Amino acid sequence: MTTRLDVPTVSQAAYETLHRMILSGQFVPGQWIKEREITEILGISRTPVRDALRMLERERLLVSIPHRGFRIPVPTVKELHDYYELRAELEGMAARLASERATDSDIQTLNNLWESAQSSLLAHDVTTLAERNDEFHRHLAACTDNDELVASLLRLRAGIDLYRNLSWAQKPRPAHTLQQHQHILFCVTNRNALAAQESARVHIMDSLSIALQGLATFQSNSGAK
Amino acid sequence: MTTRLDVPTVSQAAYETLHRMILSGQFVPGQWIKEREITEILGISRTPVRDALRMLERERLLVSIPHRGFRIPVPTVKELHDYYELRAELEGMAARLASERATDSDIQTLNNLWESAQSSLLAHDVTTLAERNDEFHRHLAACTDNDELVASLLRLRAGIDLYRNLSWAQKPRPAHTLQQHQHILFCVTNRNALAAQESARVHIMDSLSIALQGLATFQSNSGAK
DNA sequence: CATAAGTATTTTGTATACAATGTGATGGAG
DNA sequence: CTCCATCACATTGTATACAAAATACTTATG
Repeated sequence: MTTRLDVPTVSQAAYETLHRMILSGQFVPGQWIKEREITEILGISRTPVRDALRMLERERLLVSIPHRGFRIPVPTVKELHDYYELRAELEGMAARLASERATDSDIQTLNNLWESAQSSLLAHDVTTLAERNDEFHRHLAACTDNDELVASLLRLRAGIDLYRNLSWAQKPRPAHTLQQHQHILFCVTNRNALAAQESARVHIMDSLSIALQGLATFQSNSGAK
Repeated sequence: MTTRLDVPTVSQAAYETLHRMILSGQFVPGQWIKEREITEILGISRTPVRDALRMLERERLLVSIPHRGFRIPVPTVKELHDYYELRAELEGMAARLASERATDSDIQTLNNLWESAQSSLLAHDVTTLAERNDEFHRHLAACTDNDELVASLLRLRAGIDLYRNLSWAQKPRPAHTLQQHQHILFCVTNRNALAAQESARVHIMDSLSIALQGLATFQSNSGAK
């Protein structure tokens, strides 16, 4: 299952490796990503590394500053707020459209994902739990059949995952999350589009407060430097 | 007023030049952008050109295919539909939040922009008219004070402008556009958030039909090849 | 004449060398 | 001791050369 998928170019491979490294929290917010270091780690030259970094910049996993290079972004409180406010709107849109467009099979899949998450919670398997919850959101978006929306949400979620796995991140309350997912699913099943939209919005805004707490902790910690 | 602003790097300059060239319709949808050509046009080497192309890919003004290069995207009907559906949601969000957050000064600015657009229409100055209408949308988004939303809308609008100036694009009905802008502004002024959201949504969805007509014309024209 | 294989050419991908810029240390003046 | 100028070093920016892949063309073959 750990099959290494062959990618057509070195740049692409570097992109995927760095993508995993960033999202798994291997770097600290604010850290400068030096091209030389990456070339040594991956054993390739600077050209494909720069290519990969620009691709990562595209997803906001890095920010570039001319003549300074690339770094892991450090969100301000306002940026985090804006980020979540937008994501709340889009997840709400997804829930609304899913209520109108999801097939019975889609709803069955969402049910299965929710129950699998529930089992993982009871088994204290937080890794699988998080994975199932992510899948739940992804599949809800997929039900809308709007690829632009799916892509936008993927990007926003990646930007948030960036920080979720980091040292300062507060862990979400899993039972609370599951309960909210259940409520969204309930609305979608009953084709209650507006209620689904509102549930999804509330759900995201709840996680904002958790993120803000975590950021405050991080800032007071690193401010000690 | 045509002052050339100095940019810190050649890549950045190339990016801005190409950005203008693409948005002003200098390339045909589906056209391959060859690195060599760009180096000769701009008198620079391939490295900063590749850099600039990747930056443009970030805004979906280009798409890259490994070992083939970059090309101007050709939208399908479904892609165009998804694009506009998402933009309608975000412009609606912007109008809603603007109703709640716009200052009196903001509303005054929107009024001025609308009246300037109106004058341009009467003077048959379509260039200024389009510019003012764009500014109207930009400033409406700015009123929300959500930078993520502003950036997302900028990106979506650029993707649409890409096609608007092209040969196949139908011209919008200016009087109709102005009337809809006036209605949005009316709702914002009265702090009627939900009505503003709905007006903005309808406004965008109206322009979808125009775009679809244009795309159909383009496809039947180029299909003759 | 159509088709397919093989070769030539074009184009992108990668590596490396050099230039330009930014950072940090060093040392002197106030 | 603090501040500022200067210089050395580190890092990114750019150009160019070569490698690999894709395309176009030619030619042989049915």
